Amino acid sequence: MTVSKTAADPLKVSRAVAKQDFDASSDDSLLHLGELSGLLGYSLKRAQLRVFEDFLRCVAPLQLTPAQFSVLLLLDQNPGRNQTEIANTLGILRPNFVAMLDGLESRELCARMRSASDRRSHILVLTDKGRAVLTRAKKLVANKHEARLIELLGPENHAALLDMLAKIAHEF
Amino acid sequence: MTVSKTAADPLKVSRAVAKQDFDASSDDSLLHLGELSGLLGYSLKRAQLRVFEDFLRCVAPLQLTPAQFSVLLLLDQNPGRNQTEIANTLGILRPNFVAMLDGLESRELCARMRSASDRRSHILVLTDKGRAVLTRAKKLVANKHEARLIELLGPENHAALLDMLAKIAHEF
DNA sequence: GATAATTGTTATTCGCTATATCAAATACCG
DNA sequence: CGGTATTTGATATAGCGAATAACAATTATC
Repeated sequence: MTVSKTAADPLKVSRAVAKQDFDASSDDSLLHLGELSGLLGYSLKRAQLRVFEDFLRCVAPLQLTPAQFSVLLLLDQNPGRNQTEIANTLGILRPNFVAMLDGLESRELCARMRSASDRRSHILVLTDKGRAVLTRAKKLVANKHEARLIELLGPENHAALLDMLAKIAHEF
Repeated sequence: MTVSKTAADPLKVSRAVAKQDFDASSDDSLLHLGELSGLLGYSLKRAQLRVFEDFLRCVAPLQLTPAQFSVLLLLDQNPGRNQTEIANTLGILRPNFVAMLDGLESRELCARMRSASDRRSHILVLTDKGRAVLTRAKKLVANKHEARLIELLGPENHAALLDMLAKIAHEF
């Protein structure tokens, strides 16, 4: 955690109404979003859809969804964990995680191993193929996907955006 | 546009590794998110879910979802529009917008009126009740919902966040 | 050793999204 | 004018993500 317990951390971004309204009294152009553009939830959802869309395009050669990519990433960094732990961390409900793992396992990207200490749980492990795919995916994501976002926002703004989103997710 | 042409506007948040290593060889604590916390899409989705969750809570007395609220808002600011125009603006597919309007219309929050100039289209209008509900909803959203977000992030950061999200949604 | 709790799983439901298709109405164009 | 294409609202349908209940096997608790 520790996204920032401090109170004032400005981030001087050019505020400026910019492309507010345009007087579309009766043309077929875009409608007035009005107060909708000030609704954080609305902008969040719109931006999230765009980012996921681009993610899918960039990583299309590997046929990985954002959720699948996040699972592989988490397995790589947390070896020896079981399904419940991984699912909980990602906010996925255990029942829904089963089919997801089935998909990854059928493609031999990961495997379930019965734990010796607790024969109820399945220890999740990345296969060699899974590690290879993850490596390629990380490169695609970093070079094609995140790079464009950083270029669009600027590195400092991009970092500030990440911090604010984490803060919302954890402290709101 | 113009989220920031300036170079350095840090936002001094503990960008450092922070809670990186903890040796979680086998405790039930949180797992290492690792590079996942640097994935904008992941943070976006997490934050969006939290914001929507809070929105629903704040506006629960009026029984409005974020999508329904956005429709009412848009109808109020764009009178005389038909279903296709409203749906397109919100990124809702026309077929899916039908059931949504049915719900709002059955609650007498809005109404469909056949257009005189084009008898195919339905002009959407807010009812008096719809306007009243919208007014109350706006107050709840502003005072209970957005106010907390602004307090959490700070007004400048909140504004900067909105700008960046809009930029992603429109220019990415 | 009996009861409670946990793990993975199945089944099912709900909501949102996406596509194809349709009838009615309008636009287009020779 | 008349015939074709387009548009609008609507229906049906499929798919996916999320959510809950329930179950067998295993482990924890007392």
